[in-house]
Amino acid sequence: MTKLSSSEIERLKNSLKEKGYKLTPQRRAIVDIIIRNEGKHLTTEEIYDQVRSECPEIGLATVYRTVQLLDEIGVICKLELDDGCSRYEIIHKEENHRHHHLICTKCSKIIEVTDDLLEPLEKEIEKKYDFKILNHSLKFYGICSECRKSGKYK
Amino acid sequence: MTKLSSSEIERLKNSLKEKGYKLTPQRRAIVDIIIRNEGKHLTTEEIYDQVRSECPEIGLATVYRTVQLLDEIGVICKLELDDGCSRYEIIHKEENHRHHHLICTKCSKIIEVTDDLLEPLEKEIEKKYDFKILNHSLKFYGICSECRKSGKYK
DNA sequence: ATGAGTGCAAATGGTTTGCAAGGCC
DNA sequence: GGCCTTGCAAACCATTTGCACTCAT
Repeated sequence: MTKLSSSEIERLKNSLKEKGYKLTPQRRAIVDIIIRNEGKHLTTEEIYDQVRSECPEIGLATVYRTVQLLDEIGVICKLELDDGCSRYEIIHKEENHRHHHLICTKCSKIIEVTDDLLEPLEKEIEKKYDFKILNHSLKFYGICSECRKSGKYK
Repeated sequence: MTKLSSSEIERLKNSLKEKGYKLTPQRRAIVDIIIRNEGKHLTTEEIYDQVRSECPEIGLATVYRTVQLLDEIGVICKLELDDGCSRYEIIHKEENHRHHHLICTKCSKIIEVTDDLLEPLEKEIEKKYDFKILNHSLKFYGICSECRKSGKYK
């Protein structure tokens, strides 16, 4: 089980301190779990379940509050799949744009698209609509290769 | 107050009948309200409020059920702004792709982007990730021209 | 000792569901 | 008669909030 490296902890502590927040054991454990489950896009409830193994007294409300806070300060970001609950993923410091997601409507697998590809489109829209774009959310719904191979779907 | 034209009613009736559903007065009134409020992106609750003026006995549950049904058969489509409730807009029969939305984070205005612009990107992703894209959702968050002109935001 | 952070339980609010009654083929 | 549809009220469930308590600085 990989834990937070000391450089990661430093970075986290600084991000929090910048806005006047503290790095509590609970907050640390939550970030730890999110990092350890990178790519899994955990829901708040799932984070709660996992965090309890190393922080048994933690309350669900704390997880909700923390996850909101971490989103605010830009350590993690919310991913809405519109299935009734919010999911979260870490933001890597090298990332300067939100990546996109391919969502398989058959098996619910989520594939990340790291290529940006949206830059020229954004420029065009900013000009045409006189709108300053600060962020974006791009999701593609469809059928992944495994589900297509399985033969049931084309 | 524009009402549904007879050709629109025919199209709607057929879409419903195809799947074995009936065109009830409630369903008709709901579609009517959605069309009359095109561009407003009404929430279910807002649709309910408006529909009651011409259908006072209608229940909120009926609106929820209808809106779900109309989404299923492709007459309207859901727009999630992740603000805790679902909004709906009609799909025009000429549209073969979902259009995009610019969302002003200051005044919550929603601007529609009819240009597709995503076609080449989809082709590229389909090939690279071996993923059959069926639909997409693209939202840009930022600040609209009026809010920028007002001087408060840059 | 002051204010931030927490755990718990209760409240909130959008959406869904169970059910009895109504309406149409 | 059977089935779809509806209205109502209750249930659901993710998230938020109030509050008393704890804990660092």
